Amino acid sequence: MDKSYRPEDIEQRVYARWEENDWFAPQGDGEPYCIMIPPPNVTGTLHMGHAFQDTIMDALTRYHRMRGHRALWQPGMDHAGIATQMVVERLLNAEGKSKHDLGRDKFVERVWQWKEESGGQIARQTRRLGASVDWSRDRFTMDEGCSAAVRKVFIDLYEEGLIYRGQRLVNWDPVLHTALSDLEVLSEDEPGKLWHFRYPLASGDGHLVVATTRPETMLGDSAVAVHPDDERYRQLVGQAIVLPIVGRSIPIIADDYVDPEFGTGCVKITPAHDFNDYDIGQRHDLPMYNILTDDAALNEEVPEHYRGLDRFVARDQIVAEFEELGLLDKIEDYTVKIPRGDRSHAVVEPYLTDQWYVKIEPLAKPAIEAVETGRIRFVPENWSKTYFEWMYNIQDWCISRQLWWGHRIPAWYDAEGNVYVGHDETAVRDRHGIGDDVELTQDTDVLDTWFSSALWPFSTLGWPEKSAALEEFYPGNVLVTGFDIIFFWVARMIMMGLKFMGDVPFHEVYIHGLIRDQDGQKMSKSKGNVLDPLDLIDGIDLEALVAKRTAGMMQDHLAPQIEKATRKHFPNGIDAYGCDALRMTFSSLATTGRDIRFDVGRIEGYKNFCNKLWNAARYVLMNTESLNDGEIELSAADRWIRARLDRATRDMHRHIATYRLDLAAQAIYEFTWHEFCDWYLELSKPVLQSDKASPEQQRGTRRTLI
RNA sequence: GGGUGCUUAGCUCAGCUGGUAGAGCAUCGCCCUUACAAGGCGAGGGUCGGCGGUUCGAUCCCGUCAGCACCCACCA
Repeated sequence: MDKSYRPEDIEQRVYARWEENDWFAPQGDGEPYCIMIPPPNVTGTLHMGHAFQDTIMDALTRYHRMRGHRALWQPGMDHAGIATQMVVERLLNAEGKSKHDLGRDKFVERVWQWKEESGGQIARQTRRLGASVDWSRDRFTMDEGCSAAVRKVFIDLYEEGLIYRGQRLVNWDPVLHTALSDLEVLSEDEPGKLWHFRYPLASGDGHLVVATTRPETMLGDSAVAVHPDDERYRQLVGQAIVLPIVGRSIPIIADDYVDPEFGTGCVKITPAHDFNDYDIGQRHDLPMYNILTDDAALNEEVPEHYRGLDRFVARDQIVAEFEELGLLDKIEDYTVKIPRGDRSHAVVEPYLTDQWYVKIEPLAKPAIEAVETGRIRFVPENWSKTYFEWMYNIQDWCISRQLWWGHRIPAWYDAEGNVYVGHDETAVRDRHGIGDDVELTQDTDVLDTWFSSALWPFSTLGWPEKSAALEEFYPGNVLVTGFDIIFFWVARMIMMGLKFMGDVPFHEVYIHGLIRDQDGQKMSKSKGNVLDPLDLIDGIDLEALVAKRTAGMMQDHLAPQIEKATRKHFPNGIDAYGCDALRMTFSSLATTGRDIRFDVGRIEGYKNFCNKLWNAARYVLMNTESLNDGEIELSAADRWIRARLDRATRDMHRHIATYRLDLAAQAIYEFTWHEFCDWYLELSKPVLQSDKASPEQQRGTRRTLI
């Protein structure tokens, strides 16, 4: 045996043996134990967060497997609709093509091709991380079984009236050309302006001043609102305004949505392009003027000289025109919340379109109860507050996306626009008695990627077919995930599980922190601070690391900074620490905190720990190989270490039960190094002869202390 | 505007529902000692964010202030 631990000689060989022997499949006849992997997106490769999460799940699974449970760690991947489509589109763009050059079918084919590459890479990484998932049950959210589950759920909810199609304002991403759910829109403060416009009264008797952060929307105004109790304007309610530029006459209405304290107390109302204004429009039965195209350029609805202009170009021109007209009252600097798509980062527009929705309240109620009554427990417990906060105020879920990659919505239309929902066209025709003479066309939209993830705890086990796996492994024991997807995923799994399985999908939700870089920054490609877990396992030299971090940048100008920072942080690249050192590090980082700073310095210590274990094993083997099996009388040291082992074992059980992997790791470290190695193994050594070592040499050594 | 979390040694973090603080890394000594120098022995280092309160006693409970981070929300 080598004198020092060389993980590269061991890890892959051992993993292959585990896998060949099918040791990751549920074994024996013990109690079932099940964890569903949060399926990674097939958008590329696994990052540190995945590796961290996999470490936790692997530790739990192996722990239960060792205790004799029929442990299943269900693997799989997510098609990740928008995200994956964007990756492939970007690849096409690099070839000078667009998805429209290929057409839908060819494009989807191309995404499948990408899915194979990315999925293969992820599977390799997962193996390299030592994850003991049952590969024989590997699933994909768009495989045949998951797709059948998606259709079944869609149809059932539709027939129950819990899925409906309607024209409403949605968050529209004008770059991706799709609707987004509320969760996919992130609003951030950005410096902006508040433009104050004078709107002349139709009576010719003066004007009202309205303020707006989006001047171009005035082209779609259909009213000006004031507060009903506002003395300044009370007598004007019912009168009209002549909308500048457009020339339309619009009413002055009273609505208590208006805050009389803000600005002038007059609000322009654009029902087709603002969520509040939409509600006001509904209340007052105002006309809706949709003034935008899918690209967020101005459409035919506006005066000719604005048609076709991009919204931001139009904005400047509107302001300029108001100024020319002498109707620009003032411009103030103002901080605005700008809503952006979480994937494209494009400014999202409220936009009037037909979309599919899930009526969520009936599903949310039992899901709230499940957590209130403790059938599902969050760990740490306070995350349930976050869950409740969202669930109590939940809004209908927009599930349709105008994308090509995803589950196509199982709805067909005839020439009159009647909707038929069913598994496929034949089923629809049979069900509704529609002959071949009537042409049916399928809805072109796909479903929000989270629709299929919501079914993950049972679609992976064979639902809607009956299966032994379903019997045995639903509900799962624990869901291990990050707090960032409590709404996206956890809540929706709970709702769908209760609805379709009649039971919660898991009993515990262990929420871990998010891995950040050494400065607490989120790891991201554009920040250039990402670490590939495999580079920590196998090592990487500086030049390769720099190349990796600066390759394929969306914003090339960031490359020099990234290179500089990388050279500073990793002057010698990254050493090969091996998988177990990495996993031990992750375990020790699994505290209750929400941000986890990954400092490479930390892994060094755990690599040493692995080496310590290795050498302790060597020492034990060297000294016990010649021993026979005769009766052994336990020495005081033997009895002592056994007592310590018992205690360490008890601590382990406790820490695993409470999901404190950090404490568990510490207990193992402490016992192994400072009790077993430092004392027990040292006690087993013969005392040094005093004539062999000088007093100086002896001082400070363990042997002479004994 | 609501809500959550954090503030403990130079750094990263523990501290088990209260008894004057721990680990790893880093620093400093001394040791090439046949399991391990990826090691051993030892040392230094903290008024536990500030101020009040409860208590015989508070890092741990309560209040308050300050700073940091995050989540949700329709103020034009």
